[in-house]
Order: sequence, then structure tokens, then C-alpha cells
Amino acid sequence: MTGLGVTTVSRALSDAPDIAEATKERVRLVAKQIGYRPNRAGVRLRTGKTNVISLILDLRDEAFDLTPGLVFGLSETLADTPYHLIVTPYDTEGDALAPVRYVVETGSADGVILSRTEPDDARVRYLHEHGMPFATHGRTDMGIDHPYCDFDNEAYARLAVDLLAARGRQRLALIGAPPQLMFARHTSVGFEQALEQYDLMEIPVHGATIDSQSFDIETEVFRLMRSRYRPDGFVCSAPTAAIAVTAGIERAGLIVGEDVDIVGKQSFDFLKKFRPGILVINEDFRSAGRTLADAITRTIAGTSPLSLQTLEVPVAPLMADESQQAAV
Amino acid sequence: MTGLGVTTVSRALSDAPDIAEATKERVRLVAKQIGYRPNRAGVRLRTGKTNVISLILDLRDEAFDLTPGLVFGLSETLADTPYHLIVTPYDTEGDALAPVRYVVETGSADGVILSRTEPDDARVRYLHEHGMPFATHGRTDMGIDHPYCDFDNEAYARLAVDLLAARGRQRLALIGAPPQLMFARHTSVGFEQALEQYDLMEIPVHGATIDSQSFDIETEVFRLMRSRYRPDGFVCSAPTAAIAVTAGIERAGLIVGEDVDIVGKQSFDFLKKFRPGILVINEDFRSAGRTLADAITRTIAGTSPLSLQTLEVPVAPLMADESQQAAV
DNA sequence: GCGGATACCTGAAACGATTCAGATTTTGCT
DNA sequence: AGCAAAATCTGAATCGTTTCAGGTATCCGC
Repeated sequence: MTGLGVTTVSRALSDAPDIAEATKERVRLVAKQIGYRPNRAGVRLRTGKTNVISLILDLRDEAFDLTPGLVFGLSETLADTPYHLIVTPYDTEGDALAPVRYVVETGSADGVILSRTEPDDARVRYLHEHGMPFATHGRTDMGIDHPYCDFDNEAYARLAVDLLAARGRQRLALIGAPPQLMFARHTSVGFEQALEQYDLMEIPVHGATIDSQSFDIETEVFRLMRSRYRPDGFVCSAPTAAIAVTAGIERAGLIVGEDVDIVGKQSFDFLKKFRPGILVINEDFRSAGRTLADAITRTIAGTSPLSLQTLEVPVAPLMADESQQAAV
Repeated sequence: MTGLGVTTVSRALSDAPDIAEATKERVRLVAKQIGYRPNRAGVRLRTGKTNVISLILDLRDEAFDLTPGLVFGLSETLADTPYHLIVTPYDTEGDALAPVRYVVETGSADGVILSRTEPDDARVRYLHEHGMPFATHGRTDMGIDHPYCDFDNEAYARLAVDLLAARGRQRLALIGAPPQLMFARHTSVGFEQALEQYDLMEIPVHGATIDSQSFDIETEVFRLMRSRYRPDGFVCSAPTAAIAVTAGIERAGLIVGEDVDIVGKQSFDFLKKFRPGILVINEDFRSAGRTLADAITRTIAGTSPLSLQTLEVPVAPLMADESQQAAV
């Protein structure tokens, strides 16, 4: 104790206007000396504020770059705030709502981060209706203005087709994400648009979605490469897809970058080493995590969602010849 | 309210012996009906128990399979307990102790999970001295009995050399992890042992550690392949290393699986697709996460650390000829 | 020198749980 | 019937914080 009442100390530390500046200074000094840290349970009990952000993770999600990207980006940025990041997983086949319901009902967090949004997302609706602050990786299509950070997959798909068209490819296939996901829809839209613009042919890929256990991309690509409608260009909506497509192509005895081109996404720099012929566009999930951390804290502080909507623009890769040009 | 005192209700829900069975039943029923969930802040304030496990993450760690593996495995298993998983990051170059000190000083968790242990690990010493329960991914060499889950990297390296020796390789190189890490030491020990046993030659790789920004494995391997001491077999201590080694070998115009063999680790099934010639041994980080979750909750409950030490044994991959044999 | 504003400080209640130390009722035994 | 023991219940304190509702000087103007 400094000889002051607990009220004074509390108000001094929160920089209230009715405390003398000298007193505040003294309190702050003593607090520093004894290494005072407010007890989170006390604060939480009294104010109801948890100082916790909950990241909702789908346990079935094997995407090996999204998850660490978000976790690192979020925790990195939240480290400079009073917030802790907690991971709330779920693997219920049917009920994706369970974890958000849990967070809302128990009030175990001040804000929620969602990923892999759907056009009509029950979790988003639920959180919005219950007034729980949240930010999403990916947009929705529900007319609800909420904070998000998204990669512009429409632009990505257009850019991918640009690249393939520039290399003279004619018959393009899209290896999509599960169609119920918003980013898959954006990718499709961009893909279709660009096809029309260049007047190219689309080779439909039956059931061509990533991370569906039942569907084997490699085998399907292999089958396609031997069929009458052989694609000469692939657009992949996820990094892992590019690997599987490559495997399928090579099983059919064809060469990536010569007989066929692949455009793939990555956040970790390995596709180029996997096959130098793959056309690579970067998507940085870690940076998305940072942006989302920022967005959720601001949302809790009352900032309007409209100013917290970020769309990351894909950047065209340097082509082999361009980079040589640049070097000269 | 059920008409009972709060004491009775509390004791009933905690199944205390001095409450009538009928009463307990009634209380439980009502609790279920109104969806009662104990307020975490209340419990935490009164009992000091946080019901939180803190996972300490190194932000420089770009290992793209360890992190999601641990996060998924831990959160998955903790979901069936009252514990929440919180992520405590750090990126301080010098002070790896900062995050554990923070957790201990603020009492923000009941238990801590560490990864990437060192033989003499300051974090382990600190947690042990302060009586904070913890479990580590990886062992230490400090004479402290603590719960851990580790992959037997010594056996891995021996197995790797076995595979290379069986294929007639003579001059082997180890692409190590940062030498200050415990698992790197285990790998080295196993490697040396096996070399001696088979009487093979070791080609030293200068500064050959993964995730050191300054060192470029690919370039070093390329240099080696053109030098007088050209290795014909590589043992990689991390998945990413196998990619870089492959790139270096191919830059030198040699073929993986023919001119040179590589043994690599993976947790996610992609190395075989990357280059079918790579010899692959699995390490399952997700399962390690599950094991660690179990270990830390048991440790908090008072179980002796000795029974909470798990060593996962590497399994030899099916060779191409063996798998054919097996199929016949 | 007096009333009232201003500046600065503080006691006590409240958040939701657990638990100590009884209190009351019932039971068992003679 | 009487009394101790056993069974069952409960009031009140406590954890650490914030905040309501005041309390006490000090200052200012006239």
C-alpha cells in the first residue's frame, strides 16, 4: 500500500481525471516497483470483460498454412494488447455453430475470429444477432457489415487465367475448394469471367474440391489428362491442390510447365522448388492474422466495421523472362 | 434457485459427501434445465485455478507442420476437459524466458506446454523451480524428471542410415537442426552411431542447420555436390530440409533416388509427391499434441512425471520392392 | 469571513464462486 | 424418553477489482 485507499489507486492507474497528477505518478511508481499486474479474474468478474479473443478452428481442416499463419499473426499482434488468444476447436460434422454458441453462452471471450466463411454463414448470423464482436477471414454474402480480412480470390482467378492465356493455354480447369465456402465462389466467379473475356474453354472437373476426403484430385486429374477433354491449364484454389494436380499430370506422363501449366497459391515458399514450372502467386496468411487481430480489438473498442474490411490484392509473379529483363 | 442455499448447491454440484443424494439429483436437474455453467472468473478468483493451458510458441518458427500439429492435437484433446488452450507467443531474440516468466508471474495458466527444447533449457529450469506444471515436446538433459512427448530422433537417424546403407550409399551427410536444440543432438548421436556401425564416411556440412535465416541449405548442398567430397546420401532432420536438399541436388544436375538418396521426415503426406525418390519417415505432431494435452492435465492432477514420458518410435517406410512383395 | 464551487480522496457494495464453521434435523441406542 | 452421533444444510467471509455515492479540505469571490 501507498497509504492511499484502494479506490484512489484503482482510479490513479486508470488515469481518471479526479486524481491529482502527483498522486498518479506516485501510484504508478509503486506499482512498477512491486510489479503490480491487475488480477485478470478480478477484473473479469467485476467488469465482465474477459480480455480474451477466441479463434475458432475446424479440426478437419488440414490446410497446413492457413492455421499456423492465423495463429502466428493473431498472437503476435495481440501480444501488444491486453488480449490473450484462445483456441476453440470443433470437429462436429454437422454443428459448426457449437463453438460460437459456447463462447457466447459462457461469455468466455470479448471477440471471435472465424475462418473459412460461407456465403450464408450461420456462425456470422448468430454472432451478429447476439452482439458478439467478431472478425472473419473471408467475406460473406449476407448483407451484414462485419470486419473481415480476405484475399481477393476473384482477382486471383482472373490473374491466373491471364497468366495461362499469355502462355497460349486454351482449355482450362479449376480445382476448386468446397463449393459451400465463400472463397471458392469468388474463385469460380473470377475464373468464369476471365474465361469469357479470353474466350477460352472450361474443362469441368467432376467433384473437384480440395480437402474432401472422398475425392482424390490426383486420380481425377490423371483421368482427365487421358480423356478427350484434356486441359492444358489448371487453376488451383489451394496450395495442396497444386501438388496433387502435379502428381496427376506426371502420372499421365506429361510435363508441368511444358505440356500443361499450373497456377497455384502458396504462403510458404515451396511450390517453385516442388516444380519450377508451377506459376506461383502468394497469399500471406500471417499478415491476414495480424490484420484480423487489429480489426477485432478495434471492433471491441467500437470502431465501425466498414473501416475494418481489408481485401488483399494478389500480385503477379515475375515470369522467368521478365525477371531476366529486370536483371538486365 | 431451488430453494436451497448457495453453499448446498455448490457442494451438490461438486458431488460433496455431505449432501443427500436426492438433493444432488435435484440440483443437477435444475442446473441442466437453466443451462448453468460456472462463471470462470468467479472460480478463478476464489480458487486460483485458471483452467487454462498455455502453449508457448516461437514466432520465428516457420516450421509449417509442428505448429498446427500441436495446436490441433492439444486443443482437440483439451476440448473434453475444462481447460482452455491459450497461445503465448514470443519473438524476443535473446529472451526465450520472457513468456514463461509472464505466465508464472501473472498466474495466467495452470500448466505450460513448451516445444523445441534445449539440452539445458532455461525455461524448463524456471518452470520447475517455480513449481509450475509443464510438459514439453522434446526431452532435455538436465536431470529433471518432467512430462514430455518426444519423437525418437536417435532411432530416426539410425533408421535413416540403415535405409541408405541398404541402398549401398557410402558418403552420408546430415542436414541438422540448430545444434542448440535437443532433437538435433539426438539426431546427431544416432547418425554417428549408425555410421560407425556400418563403417561409412560422414561428409560434414558446414553450418548445415534448418531455419537459420543466414544459411541457405540449397546453395550449400549444390556446392557440396560439385566438390570432391560429394555425398551420396542425405539425412534430413526436418521436412523443409528435404525440399532444399532436393533443390540443391537437382541444381547440380543429379537425380534424387538415383545418384543420391534423401531420407526426410514429414507429418503431412507430401514428400513422396514432391519427389517419389525421397525416403520418407513419418512424424505425427498432432498425435504428440494429444499426448501432451493428456500429460499436462494429469500433471496438474498430481500424476508422477515418470509415467508421463512418451517416446514415439519411427517406423520404417515400405520400400517400393517391399510394397510390391506385400501386394503379391 | 462566509457560502459554494472545486479538487481530491475513500468506504462499501458488487461481481460469482468456494469453504469454514456452525446450525438444525434425524437417527441410533439404551 | 433422552442424548450423543450422524446426516444434511447454510450464513458469512473471501478472492481482486471497479464504481457509486459521498466526504473533506481548499479556493474563490464578494
